[in-house]
Amino acid sequence: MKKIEGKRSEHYLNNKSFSDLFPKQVLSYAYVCECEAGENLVRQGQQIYDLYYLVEGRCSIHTFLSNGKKMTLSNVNAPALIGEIELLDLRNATFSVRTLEDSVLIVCPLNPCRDILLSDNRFLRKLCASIIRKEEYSAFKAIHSSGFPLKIRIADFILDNREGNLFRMKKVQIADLLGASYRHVETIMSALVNEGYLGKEKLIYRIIDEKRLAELAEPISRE
Amino acid sequence: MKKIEGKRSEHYLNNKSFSDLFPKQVLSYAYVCECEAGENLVRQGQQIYDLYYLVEGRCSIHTFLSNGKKMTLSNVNAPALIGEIELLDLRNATFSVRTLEDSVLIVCPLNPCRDILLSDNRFLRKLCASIIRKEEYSAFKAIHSSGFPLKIRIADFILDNREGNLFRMKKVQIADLLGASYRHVETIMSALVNEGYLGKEKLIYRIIDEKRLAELAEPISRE
DNA sequence: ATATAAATAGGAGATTTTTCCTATTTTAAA
DNA sequence: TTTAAAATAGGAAAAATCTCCTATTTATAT
Repeated sequence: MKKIEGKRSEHYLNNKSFSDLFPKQVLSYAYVCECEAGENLVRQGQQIYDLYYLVEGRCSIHTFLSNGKKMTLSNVNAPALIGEIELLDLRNATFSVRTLEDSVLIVCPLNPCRDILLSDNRFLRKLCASIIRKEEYSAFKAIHSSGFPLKIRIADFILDNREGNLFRMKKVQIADLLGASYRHVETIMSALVNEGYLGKEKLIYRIIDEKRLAELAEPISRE
Repeated sequence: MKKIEGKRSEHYLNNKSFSDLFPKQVLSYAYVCECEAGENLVRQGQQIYDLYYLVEGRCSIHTFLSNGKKMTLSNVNAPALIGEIELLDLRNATFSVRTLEDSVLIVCPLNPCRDILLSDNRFLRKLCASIIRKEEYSAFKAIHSSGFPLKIRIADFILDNREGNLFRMKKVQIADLLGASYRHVETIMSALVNEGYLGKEKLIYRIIDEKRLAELAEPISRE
């Protein structure tokens, strides 16, 4: 995690969605950092000193079970707020957070910022609304997808996480996020290639027949 | 839905968790209603005029898919806030809400109350915190339970929804809430009875061996 | 009390998904 | 470049879960 200064820093601090959400006051305390893929921003159980706003990149939010196994709660894309739980409810980190790609974050030290934010009604309203929207979306997705066979859920997932026509997520990650076994993901991905939905180049998949793939995912994405 | 007046009304308006959360001002506008089981409080898509606070009873929050099928998002127990989404984000109802048991609600007409609530810093903080807690809990439950076999999820579910030592939810409901087929729930419930976890009297189950049932649910219940 | 609908009960077979292996390929590090 | 670790690939069998049926029991409304 490396602090960014100067013009680049200002550029990020002027980020629209950030200044939309946060009151101007915090700008005097906030600064910008960049992280490489794979850095641990927050460790479950440890004390938190900062609130993060992800302006570029992607993070994984996860928790560790008593047996030591990691469970991914979600992958969040920029822009997104990280650490809002601990902002309101002073306590140690509930989840762990790690960057999945090279990312840029705006860091707001809780020490002066917490009081500023918690007494700003406009901020609180927006925060509530954004949390609710997020919750609603994930509840919706969870409800609509639970129960469907993995093939359909993967079709939807690919369309959700594609980069242009490419899909390059590790199958381990997919299995983790969709709560299925690696073996099963493997089977389904092979099937999708065999059946002409996807092409494969080394470890990267290419969406060949987007129309049919969307049809396959239709029961989930509908409405 | 029938308005309650007089002493009974006052008794409910003095409800601790309600007055904890809401500013005193809204008391001049709020009133109390009672509903029978099965009444529809909110219909998906319709405009909302009130914020509800459930002080007694139980409601089901659900949504209807394009094929007309109902999907239950959750069953909420008193005390709980209903309609907070629409409080913050002026729009029509996102979900439908129906009472599952005879219930008592405090009704806050949005018309004067919305402005009062949205400008009350203390209320907003508590609202945020409660929404976050709710979200966190459901995310936690969803993650921790997804992937576990139904037997384990049902064990956890029974312990979560028991009434004393009794468990009297319809299997149709269980199947709906856990996203499983009725047939499968049937099989598992029979197994739980055969294996001595539960006893059965007509349509009501009795928890016989709570200790073993808790052991069965252990992988899900929080660390 | 009687009729009717809702809820329970469970057989049988098909699908989906998991677990356990072992082998190969790719990436990252020394 | 060599080596080790991570990721992919897939066989085989067991377990979990679903769909489709058909009866029976229980609750609800005449």
